[in-house]
Amino acid sequence: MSYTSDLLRLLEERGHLHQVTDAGALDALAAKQIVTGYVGFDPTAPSLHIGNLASIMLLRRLQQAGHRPIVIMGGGTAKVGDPSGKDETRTMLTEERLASNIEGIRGSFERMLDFGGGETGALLINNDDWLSELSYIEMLRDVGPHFTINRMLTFDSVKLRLDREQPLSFLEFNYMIMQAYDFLVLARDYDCRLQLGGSDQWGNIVNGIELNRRIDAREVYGVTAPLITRADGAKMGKSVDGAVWLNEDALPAYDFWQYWRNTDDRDVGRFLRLFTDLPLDEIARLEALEGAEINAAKVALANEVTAMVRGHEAARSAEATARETFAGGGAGDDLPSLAVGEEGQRIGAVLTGLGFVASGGEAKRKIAEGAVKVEERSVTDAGTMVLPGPGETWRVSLGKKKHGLVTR
RNA sequence: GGACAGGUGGCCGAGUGGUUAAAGGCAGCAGACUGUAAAUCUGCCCGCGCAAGCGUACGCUGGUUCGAAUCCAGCCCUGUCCA
Repeated sequence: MSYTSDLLRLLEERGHLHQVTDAGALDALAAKQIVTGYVGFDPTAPSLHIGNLASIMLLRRLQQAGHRPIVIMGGGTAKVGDPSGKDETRTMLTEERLASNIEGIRGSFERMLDFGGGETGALLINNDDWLSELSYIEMLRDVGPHFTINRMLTFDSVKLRLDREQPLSFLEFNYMIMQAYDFLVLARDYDCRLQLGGSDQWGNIVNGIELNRRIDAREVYGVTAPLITRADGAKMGKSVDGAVWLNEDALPAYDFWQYWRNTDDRDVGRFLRLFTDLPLDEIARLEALEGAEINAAKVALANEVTAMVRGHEAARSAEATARETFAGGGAGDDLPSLAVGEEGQRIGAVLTGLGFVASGGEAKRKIAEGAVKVEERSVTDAGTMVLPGPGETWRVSLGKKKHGLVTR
């Protein structure tokens, strides 16, 4: 439990450690030299979401501790599809889609890691570079002997599907082999000695370690992070309209900020340690706050994470908007806005236009429930027209938290 | 290729001819209470329409019927076992 390397100490005290293979040896290695470590991300969407944040933080901590992070874009593995934690087969992604997803995801890493070169400069590599080159027979002969079906069948990712009598295609079954092969290639070509990942990746990581040992007799290591769940049991990253995306075009900074601002009391300290760089004593002070005071800690959390993911300006702006909107009863610049034109629009159309409700029917229901306000006055008639005067900005609210601006 | 089981709303899961936009649960949203927290209680929860109302929907395509998620035929898909 007491490590000598900055790396494991940092990961430990911040709450990033779940399991470590041969912790003693990894600790010794990290204490005496720069270690190259990687995490793989499959580009299945045009943006990462905060469910991926814990993994990105692993790389960030690695770099903070003076080591070299590698981001593996799973351009190749995504073609196969990771069955881990999935109930069902993922839909196949086209090459073009994968390429555009990778472009979308790249920005997040560039903001959170230092790609400035040097010995600890981050690298971003696409495993499609080597996976697509593989010839089937060659691959089977090189790697195949080192995997037994008996063992592959014992992995959780496989068992889950089989137990539930859900399909697991041979394609997906091969995912773990692809990932193990990645580690082999990275160890050979980049002297990468460490793979990090979420706890669901443990099996895949161990496979890679064994493959390295068996083929190249090389010792490499694995670290997994605990699965981050919220105190209310929900998965990290699921929210109002689905995932909490890291990219601005998928989720405005204000909404991103709000997600963190609304963190459960019980999660604040843990999240501050995991997702911010604030000093531990500062975090201890913040999480000790009681009653309404703890809201200060949530603001700090929102500011830090938003700044890290979206930039300082975005964080400052989001906070200012929140302050005006909630404390002042006013309206900040970052609120979603809608221009209704000279004719004005019915309240239902305004609510859908602002993105507060998914359909006109839902808007109508919310009105009936008394949840809708225009300029702080309850709206009870779905036929109400919204038409601010020239130059005026009206504040439209759904519930206590969703506020938007309407102009002519 | 054969036998059997199955494919229902975001998910799980009832429903075997009509009162079924489809029980129940989960997730979600809103109201009350609060601190933009939690817990609790209440309401809502396919789409369009200001509304009366209309349109879609139970794997797909046809059929039977006044009427089908429910019956029939063919097809597609999944699982288990057999070859």
